[in-house]
Amino acid sequence: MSKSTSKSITLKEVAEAAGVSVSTASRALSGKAEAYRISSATEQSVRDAAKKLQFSPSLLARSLRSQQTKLLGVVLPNVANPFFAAIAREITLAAEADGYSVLLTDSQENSETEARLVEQLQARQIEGLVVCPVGMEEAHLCQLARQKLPLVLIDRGFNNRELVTVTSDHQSGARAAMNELLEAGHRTIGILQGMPETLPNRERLSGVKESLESCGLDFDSSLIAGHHFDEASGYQAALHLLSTRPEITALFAFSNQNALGALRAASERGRAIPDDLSLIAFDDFPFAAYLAAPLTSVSQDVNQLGQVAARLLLEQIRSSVPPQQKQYRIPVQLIRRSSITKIG
Amino acid sequence: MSKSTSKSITLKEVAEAAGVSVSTASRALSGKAEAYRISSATEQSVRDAAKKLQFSPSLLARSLRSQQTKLLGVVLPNVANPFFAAIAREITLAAEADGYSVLLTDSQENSETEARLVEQLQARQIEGLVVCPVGMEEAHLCQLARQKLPLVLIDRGFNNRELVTVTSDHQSGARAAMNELLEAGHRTIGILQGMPETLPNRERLSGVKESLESCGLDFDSSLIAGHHFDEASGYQAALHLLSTRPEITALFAFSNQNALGALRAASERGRAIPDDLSLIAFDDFPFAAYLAAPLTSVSQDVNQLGQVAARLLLEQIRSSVPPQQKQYRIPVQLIRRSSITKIG
DNA sequence: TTGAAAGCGCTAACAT
DNA sequence: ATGTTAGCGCTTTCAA
Repeated sequence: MSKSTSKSITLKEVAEAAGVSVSTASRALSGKAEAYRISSATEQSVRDAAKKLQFSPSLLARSLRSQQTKLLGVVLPNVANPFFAAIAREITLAAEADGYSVLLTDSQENSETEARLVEQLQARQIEGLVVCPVGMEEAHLCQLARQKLPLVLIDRGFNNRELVTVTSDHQSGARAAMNELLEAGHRTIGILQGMPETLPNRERLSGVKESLESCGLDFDSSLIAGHHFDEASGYQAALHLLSTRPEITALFAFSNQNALGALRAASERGRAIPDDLSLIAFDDFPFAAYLAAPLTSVSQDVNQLGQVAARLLLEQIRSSVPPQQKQYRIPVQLIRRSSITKIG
Repeated sequence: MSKSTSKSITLKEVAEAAGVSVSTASRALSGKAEAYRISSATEQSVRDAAKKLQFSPSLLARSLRSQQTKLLGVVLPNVANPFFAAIAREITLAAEADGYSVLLTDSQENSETEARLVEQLQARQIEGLVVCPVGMEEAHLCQLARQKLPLVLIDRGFNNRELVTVTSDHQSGARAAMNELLEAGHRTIGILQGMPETLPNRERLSGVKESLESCGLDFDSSLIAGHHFDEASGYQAALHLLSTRPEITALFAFSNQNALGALRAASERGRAIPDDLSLIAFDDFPFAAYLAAPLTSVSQDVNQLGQVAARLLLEQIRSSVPPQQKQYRIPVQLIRRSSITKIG
């Protein structure tokens, strides 16, 4: 009944077992035998000892000594959201392939939490950070960049063109969506927006405006409702719009969760989609084609988003210089299904 | 144009600024002033210096010294899968609330990758680990547990009753699903299974068998197809079943992705759901109610799954002793919608 | 009430 | 070709 609290093996023990000094052991194991002209006999005996003892070097100690943690930080507003989950995965995979590990955190869509998490990640000496910022406050992030911490903003961002940002082409996406509605004859279109202060939301709104203007229509702000990208906001906004402006013939939801809320509201109001109400949404999702009204949507290439962010971060770390180009726009794609009816 | 490579402030610098020794500084800042009877004047001057210099202690150094990393490891088969993403989130949130950070990794549904990731996490001296194991090989995980590393298995697991495992009550869930179909008069039911060797799959199969037997029906293995929990497997399995056993009147998909595949297959084969084919699935999802055939499903409480796992892990770390109870079953819930037709 | 010093496990400059 | 030593930044024993 030995309660072996198996402390882990240290380099020193390996060195002793092999009858050499720790430095020799270190060199033999980190592939520097060649460079230090260590005899292959010695090298082998160190390797054997290490294997026999199941030695696994303490990355903690190594990091402290080398000041390289091989750690990346990721701060996302909601890890459970499939959109962000996909981003987390791409970053994780790319990191792993490069010998990095990722500390994943969830800011819960809250600025103070985000700030605290970033500090904590810094205290762990991460070598790079990707964040999808919650608020409109960019100061703390700019400071990170000025401290030479490789930083990449994803999805959301700021007008500050100095921070490396990768996000979708929201404006053309929104334009395409509106054009689709306009071409089908819709003239009173309700907008279910997400968080108003975020870059994606602002740019989608610009796209909406552009599209309207190119049709000679004007932008009626009483046709916009919503405050968040979640289901509840979509539901409330749709309910509000449908009762204040019953003449609405189509809804443009700024996220698939907003669309989900719209579906609930429409069903409660007895407005069948697409017959009594057309719907289009930003963000495609797996079941979109199998809905009662197969949903026409603007699909973001979320994998691409994550991959590009990861690549930019890793390159920045490797070269210790921020990329020339700061703004990266990932194209979106309009997926036509049948949630839009022709009218007029 | 000063290119300040702002090295971060160390405790030593704070001590110097405050005119005290590092030990005093350390004590003052880690709330041990009281215990060490440090004068409040000294304490304050240390705090002031720390604040002025924006001191942030190196968690790396602290961890090395104290042998406590405040790091948790999480290994999931696919972080982008909403089911696992939700788990990741719950663990992250609970960890954060307890001062822990989480290293998130993705095994890509591959055993060797999983093993490598676990080793790497160990090298980083994580204090606890939650893994959703890929294969049927439990040896390496048992060893971790024997090395006294707090470990919690989530979703999947083994028959080994010694490893702390939290998973859904797959068997009753599957029984409920089958009963629903049987009560509606279905007698030839195709099973779209997931990865055959996983615990959830095996237990769901048991539930299916039980339900069949209690009806006096026997379990026909030619009515089972599929090899993975993803869309492709569901699609192929459904296609296969629908052509080899065209008399099938209902399909039970073992995951919502499998159900998605079934939807595609059914649509290609011209079998309308629910009129020409009934469908039920394990795992609910947000849009299930708005499908062309609102999907009846067995809903897993994934948040609960994650929360329980996190709690068990954290408690294990705190008390340095594994919980009495090893097996945790989270209840599932049958959600009736209208993808099942009465027949016969 | 405070300081000096050891040491966590590793790497690398400086000896031989 | 290998060993000695210093030190990464912190906590904590031991001394005063």
